[in-house]
Amino acid sequence: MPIPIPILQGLRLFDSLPLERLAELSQTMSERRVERREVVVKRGEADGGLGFLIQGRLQTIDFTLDGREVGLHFVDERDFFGELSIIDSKPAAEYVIAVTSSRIAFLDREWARELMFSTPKAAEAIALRLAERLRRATLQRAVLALPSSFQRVCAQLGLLTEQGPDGRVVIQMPPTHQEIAIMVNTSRETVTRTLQFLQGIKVVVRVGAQLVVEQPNTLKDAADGKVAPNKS
Amino acid sequence: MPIPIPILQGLRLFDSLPLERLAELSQTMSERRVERREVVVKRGEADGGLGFLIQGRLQTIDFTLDGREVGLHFVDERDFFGELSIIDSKPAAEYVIAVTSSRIAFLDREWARELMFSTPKAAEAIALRLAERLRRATLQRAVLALPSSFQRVCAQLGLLTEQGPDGRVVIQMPPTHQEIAIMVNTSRETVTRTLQFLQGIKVVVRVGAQLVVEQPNTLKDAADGKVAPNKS
DNA sequence: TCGGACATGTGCCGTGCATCACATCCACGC
DNA sequence: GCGTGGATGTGATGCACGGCACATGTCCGA
Repeated sequence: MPIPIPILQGLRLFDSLPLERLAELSQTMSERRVERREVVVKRGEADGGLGFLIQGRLQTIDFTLDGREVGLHFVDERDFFGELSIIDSKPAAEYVIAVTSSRIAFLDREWARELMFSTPKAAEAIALRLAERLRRATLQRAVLALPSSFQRVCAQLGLLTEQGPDGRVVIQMPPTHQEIAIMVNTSRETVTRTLQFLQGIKVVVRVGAQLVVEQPNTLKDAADGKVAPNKS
Repeated sequence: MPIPIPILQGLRLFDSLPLERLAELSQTMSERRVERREVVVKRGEADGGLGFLIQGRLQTIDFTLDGREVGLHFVDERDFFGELSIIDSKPAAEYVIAVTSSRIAFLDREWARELMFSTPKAAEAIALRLAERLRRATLQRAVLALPSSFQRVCAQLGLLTEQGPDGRVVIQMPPTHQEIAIMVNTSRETVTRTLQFLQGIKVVVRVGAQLVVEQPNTLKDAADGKVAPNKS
């Protein structure tokens, strides 16, 4: 069954498309519901088509060479995912799983190609998306290049922060220590100890489900190696 | 002075453009010659425009958070560079320097935007380029996530290999040990020792300026941790 | 041909941190 | 309530590897 046009209009990539195009596309797509933890895209899968998240929340998961998984980033509502395979026709590089039960839709790869490249506006949106991912990847690499585990954890915490509306710097949904450990290539215990230290000097504070960074500058200094735990 | 049209036609991004467009563009560009080691694009520089390498060889250099430099990749003849800033209007993320003295040209950012997005073909080429860079970055991240220095060096060597025409797997212009060390976040000495070990079991062999990988599979195994130096 | 700069090889020492082991602590379902 | 599984905290231990010091090797320009 086709997807209602109003829903399509809400999706980021479609918002400036003429109605008749939308009607056309609408016919080729159908909604799918996935449960929490369900796999949406398998790594290595080809011909997946372009995915759209109508409602819910997804997460992309990557794997290291030796099989441990790394949470990459989230797909937000109304956004799209799976562009890479569409563009270069290679198999998906990562898993996509549902964090909460979600409603998604797929657009056939041929249609998607046309959609992405036939209008300058769409092409630009796609390029922008890729550029952002690339910049983020570069940042992540810079973090991994830091010499000590302690610094890497601090730097990663810096990357995870968001500016709250009230000017506070917070980490909304803190990953588990284990997850942080994998991101920065260290052990879970080291992450625990680092956080312990940071909380000890009140650089970060736990407030319910979120982590508040009280002293962003000190955190930066720690990432630079200017602040380090003293073995006292 | 404008750039001769035949030269423009040789550049990857222009090869399927109608003559009159080329003539137009030709007027807005001019050639610049740079010496070996000269800086072509500074990091943090905005409004750089889109660069084209007419002849020679360039290299992009990135910096870690603590200021050490990492060689990223090379720009080959007739290729373009500096797309990222054009797309997202943010300052350049990396330095570009000349490996050998080279002839380059810049296209104004407004013209470049139009060139990149007005035709589907160009847009696709750009997207493809970004996709490739992204996939490479992901691979690099996977390498950095490996637990032991030894494994990371082996994995990086794997990434650097190319298939020679005669079926041999080689590394054309091997980076210095120091450079490899920075790429995989370890010390120069460890790289030396690892290579020493690999040469000892004839997995890799130095032949003049290039490094031949005699046993690619063993190299993979070493990256996976299945083969490790014995303290004998 | 020589010399200086830079790349490579190798021993040793100290330590950061991975690893193991175990003790909480917390959020669940029932 | 109580049990269970996962996330956290913390000590003890061993070893990989970063860092230093110094010996060679190699390339290039004067």
